[in-house]
Amino acid sequence: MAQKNKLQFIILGLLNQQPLTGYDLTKAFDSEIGEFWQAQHSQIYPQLKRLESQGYITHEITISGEKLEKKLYHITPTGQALVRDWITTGTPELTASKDEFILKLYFVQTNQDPRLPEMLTEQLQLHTEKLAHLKMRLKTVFPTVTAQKVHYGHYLILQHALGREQYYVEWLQQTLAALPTV
Amino acid sequence: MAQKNKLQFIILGLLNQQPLTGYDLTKAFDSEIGEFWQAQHSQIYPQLKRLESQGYITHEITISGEKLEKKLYHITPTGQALVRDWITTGTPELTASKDEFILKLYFVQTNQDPRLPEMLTEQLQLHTEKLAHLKMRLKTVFPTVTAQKVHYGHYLILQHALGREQYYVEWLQQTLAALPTV
DNA sequence: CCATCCATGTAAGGAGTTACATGATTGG
DNA sequence: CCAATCATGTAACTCCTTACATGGATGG
Repeated sequence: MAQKNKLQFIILGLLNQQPLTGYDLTKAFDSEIGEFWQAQHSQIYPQLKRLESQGYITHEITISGEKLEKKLYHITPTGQALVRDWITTGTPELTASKDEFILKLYFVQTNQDPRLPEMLTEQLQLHTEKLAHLKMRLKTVFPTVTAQKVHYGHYLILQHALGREQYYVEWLQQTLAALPTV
Repeated sequence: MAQKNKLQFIILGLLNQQPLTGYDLTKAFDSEIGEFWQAQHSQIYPQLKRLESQGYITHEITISGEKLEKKLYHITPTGQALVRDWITTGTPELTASKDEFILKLYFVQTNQDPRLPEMLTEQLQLHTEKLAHLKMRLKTVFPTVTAQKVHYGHYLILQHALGREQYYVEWLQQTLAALPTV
């Protein structure tokens, strides 16, 4: 029941690129991957155990410094097959998204509402900042066309996130501009 | 714990426009509102009870036909105050979104991958259909500029959803076009 | 008459968040 | 030395989905 466990595939996908620790995975979910999927470490560690018990991954213990143990997870051939299947299988359900702010706008009944300018301006600032941030990241991570080809998938999603944000900013600007002048 | 109950505000927002039954609310979540928030009836009915016990809404029983009882929910002044607060309070947390398909692309390591064309084409079709659907709805629901002003919030979100979809379609097209020719 | 929709609920379970808990390492 | 980060886990709780369950109304 409930929705299908997609987190497992994403973890496997990440481990398919290189061995990682739970901590590394957690970081991935709030940097690269974070634009399109989120997960906390409290969700990741148990999932790793489950994947290991199912034979999709194994771990190797490495020592950092004097005695800090790290579990470096590796994907197994079975795990690799699972990732391939997941990617190859179609994705017919357009993942539904939520946006609290847009809904608030929905409940504003008229374009005369005095709260609109500040509401839109706040979001414009937030999204403009995020856009700037994404632009910078794209520039630093993929300075050359060659780099884009080497980490193709990473380039694609960063660039998609940027375009999405760009749209949001432009929409906010247009909506603000279209408000009746007081 | 876990995230703040936003569903309650959305329900109150809807009831603030007009009295509705649980069934009506459920429908709203898979039509108008559905682009930006989703909820099933199994989540809505219990929430209505909670809101009523807290004094934010009341219900009135109406009879359809011979004996079918409907509960028509009305918002109370306290409920209205709560909606106002929710809307007026800033929305600094950009609701994180998920997109399974984009993640699959992330795991495709190179733009030479033979699976890419079909993957992108499938999504292009899905999103093109959705875009067409949204365009039609915008045209039928808001044929005139006057209609846009009367249901301003509704117009805003429909038009935002459309633009968002437009971007997605264009991005897919560009990404497809940029693939190396075989 | 019968399929589709209207209408309302509950149960079970997985997904996801926040908080609790602990300890080592590194760099300034 | 001390703050920030690395590193791993569990507990509690809410959110959300799927399934179970029931019955009336409507239109062709």
